[in-house]
Amino acid sequence: MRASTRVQPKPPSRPRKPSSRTASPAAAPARKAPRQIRSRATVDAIVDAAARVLRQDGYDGTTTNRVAEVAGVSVGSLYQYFPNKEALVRELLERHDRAMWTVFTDQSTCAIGRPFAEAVPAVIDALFAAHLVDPQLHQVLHQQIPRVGALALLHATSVRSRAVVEGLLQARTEEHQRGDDVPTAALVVVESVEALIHASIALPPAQANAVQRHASELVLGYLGVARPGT
Amino acid sequence: MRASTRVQPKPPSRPRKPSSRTASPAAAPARKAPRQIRSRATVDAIVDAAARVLRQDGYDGTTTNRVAEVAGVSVGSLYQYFPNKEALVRELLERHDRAMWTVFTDQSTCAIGRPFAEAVPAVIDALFAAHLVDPQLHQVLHQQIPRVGALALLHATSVRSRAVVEGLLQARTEEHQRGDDVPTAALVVVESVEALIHASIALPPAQANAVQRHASELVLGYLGVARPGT
Amino acid sequence: MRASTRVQPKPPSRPRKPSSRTASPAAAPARKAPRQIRSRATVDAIVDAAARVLRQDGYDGTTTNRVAEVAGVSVGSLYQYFPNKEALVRELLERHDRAMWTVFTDQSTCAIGRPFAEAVPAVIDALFAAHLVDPQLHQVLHQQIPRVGALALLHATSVRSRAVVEGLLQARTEEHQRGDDVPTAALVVVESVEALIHASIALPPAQANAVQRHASELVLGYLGVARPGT
Amino acid sequence: MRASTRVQPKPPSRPRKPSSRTASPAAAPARKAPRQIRSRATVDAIVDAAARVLRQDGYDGTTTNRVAEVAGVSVGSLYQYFPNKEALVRELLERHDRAMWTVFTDQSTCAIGRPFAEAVPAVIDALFAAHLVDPQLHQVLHQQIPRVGALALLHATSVRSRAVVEGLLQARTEEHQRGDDVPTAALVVVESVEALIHASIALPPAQANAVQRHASELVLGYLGVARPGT
DNA sequence: GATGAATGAGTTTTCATTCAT
DNA sequence: TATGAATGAAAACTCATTCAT
Repeated sequence: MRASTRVQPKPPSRPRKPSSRTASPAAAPARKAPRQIRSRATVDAIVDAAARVLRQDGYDGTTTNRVAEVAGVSVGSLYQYFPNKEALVRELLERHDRAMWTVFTDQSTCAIGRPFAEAVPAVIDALFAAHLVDPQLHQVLHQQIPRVGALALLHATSVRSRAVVEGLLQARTEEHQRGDDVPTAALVVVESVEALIHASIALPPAQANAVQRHASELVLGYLGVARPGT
Repeated sequence: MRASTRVQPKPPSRPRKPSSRTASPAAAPARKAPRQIRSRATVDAIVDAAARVLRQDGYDGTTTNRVAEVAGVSVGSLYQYFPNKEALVRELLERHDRAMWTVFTDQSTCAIGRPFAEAVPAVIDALFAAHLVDPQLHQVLHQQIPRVGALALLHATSVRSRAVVEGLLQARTEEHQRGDDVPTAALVVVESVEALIHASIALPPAQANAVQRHASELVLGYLGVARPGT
Repeated sequence: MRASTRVQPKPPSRPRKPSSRTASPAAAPARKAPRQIRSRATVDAIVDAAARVLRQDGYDGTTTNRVAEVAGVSVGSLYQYFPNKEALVRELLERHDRAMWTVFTDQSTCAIGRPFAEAVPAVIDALFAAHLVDPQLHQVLHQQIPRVGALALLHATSVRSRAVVEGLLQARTEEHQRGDDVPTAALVVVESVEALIHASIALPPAQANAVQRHASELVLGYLGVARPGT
Repeated sequence: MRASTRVQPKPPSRPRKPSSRTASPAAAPARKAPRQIRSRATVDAIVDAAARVLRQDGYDGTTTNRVAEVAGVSVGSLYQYFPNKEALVRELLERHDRAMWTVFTDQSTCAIGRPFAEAVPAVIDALFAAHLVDPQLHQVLHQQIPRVGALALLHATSVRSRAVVEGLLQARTEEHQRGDDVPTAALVVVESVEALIHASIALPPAQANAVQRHASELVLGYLGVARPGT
């Protein structure tokens, strides 16, 4: 006779404030892919502005309104392309990591075939070089971004460069002395080198260079590889 | 080589109300030196509560009201002893560093007289031990606290342990091979060891132990010291 | 060796925007119970202001900021006592229903013992009277408040008066002719009477009175009860 | 007796941008009378989409952008044909009412010549039938749409069916006992029946049918007409 | 001294509406 | 005419800090 229909619109009907984290902000819908040329430019302007603001004001000083302002667009436009602040930062992070990764692979791949005592420093230098893509931004991204929360970030470059080092060590076990525990060795190498890189960012150029040289020696000594010149 | 960039954002990072009194919150006068017993007890309660809240809820989840509540006092009391949130965190940080320093010196001083190949691992182990004082809190303090803002923190333990290492290396140049650049060597040693410590905090116990052992070997190799058992 | 501690502060660390509905807004913590006299006054001011704004501007026109302004307090104070807008409205609703229920029971209980043909009109009149507590507010509360969402309201008075009617019909089945389906009869009675009440709110007094008289006759006819004067 | 209060809030309830053209959005000129076939098709698509979205997401979940998307057109096109959101909803409302009215008249006109005791139930059943045109949409339209604002809706079917009932009662005063106040009687009849219809929408079919039967008896009893079977 | 109620600027996010293409 | 990118006022809610009691 009558439809037992019940209007049951999605309970909250519309999460006014997705709480910037209502459900799983990480899974927030990628909102919209810019199709026209104009919108692509807008997206770039926004991401660039985000980088600028992040560099200058740090993570806490970065507000979506400020980013939009610096980008020369309205907040509305920002939210047209990024469902929330986190998604914006994630996009920036991904771009940054992509750039770093490009530099790293460009410089390291050619070195892998060379003798171990040369390959290792080459890889380490490549890692140093990758961090020079945008050291200021890198610092903010890696030191200030909430390690907690939905984006307990990917640090793609770290992870992937560890994989590269692990592969290298695994493939040539007879050329070094850490074959008994390669995963730990890779961790030790990458973590210490990264620490030295981050430390050197804040150093005057001269000492930064010294640190970079020492980084190679640190690793070679650890791996039990005779240094080239010795 | 590298940019000597430093993130230097809007000073107080969050001066909601321009604090009619504290122009530079970092230099804010410790509102009051608690002399009476009750005051001292109150201050302790507040700092302890801050530690608890920080550990549990992370930096963002830590509000002055919550800290006061957990401490069992009113916000007003909190502000009686700390001119602002930052000062409270700084106090906590200092206490934490003092505790770590105590552990470190307790364990390392006795080792200094011993042969180099024993002294170095002892110092490193002392550093590891020091980080076990309160790893959870340590992590929050070092990863989540805005490195920017008036308190671009002191990391006293890092700084002082570097001095200790530097002193050690300087005093016994003939027992190792880094005498040509002791300051850099100290930096390299302390930075990489700390990185390994921080990494090991998130590791399962077994691998954490492996990492600790490797840390000593890393450093001994770098310093060109024959390992004890060899 | 090392604590496998992991700083895992509640994922979202702090639902910045409980989304006004993040989890179950209905279950939102009742924030704080006012202890001092001052705060009780504040709460009353807020609820009163909410009633005023609701009456004047309707549900959509009611913003928390406006309510606070009208109450002569800051938004912060409002949120000190009510976790979100919904909770405020719910409180108002409860107060309103309590007031209506008081009027209804005051007027209806004494009538229950009387002969059916008198008791029924008395109950109906009591229902009319209850709606006069604050007709304007009642209208907003019952017509404009989202029937969907966490608060698909309680309409306590409706529900409870239906129970009263059902009890009355059940207790005296031989005095009317709807004993075969008392629940439906109660529903029919209460729903139609309420509809007439709501309609009469918008009517000029004269016709409103006529409607009220007819309401009793409607119900008596339906129940098959001879009217008093006949 | 009762306050002739009427909620009369800030007119357009949400005039985001003071719409440089539409002073009174209610009176906004139907931006364009679609004469061409394509236009008509577009308008239909938009209105149909509005109905779908309204049914699914409720009033709050309905945004003009979403409607356009579902309709497969751009927002721009939507605003080509409707000066604002309200106009769109009004159009939908009118269509819905027209459909209901068609059903109502189809079913009720043939019954008007029959004896009173049959005509009345026929009219009531026609009213029930009319509400089955789109109960979900009907519910949203009548419960969620801001009753305030420029469109404090027309409820055309209600109004017109009251006229029909009033005409019926007026024309055959000697067949019932409410001849002394026909307008009130018509109001009473239509308001209570509509209330029962709305209540029955949310009921399980079995009880909904019971309510429908009782509706006729309620009205017949009120009008003092002997029921057919009696 | 202690208390805790009050403050309000600032943050994220939404969505009706416009207008350049 | 259609498109869809852009706009920006406004809403809900937070939290460091103050100050009357």
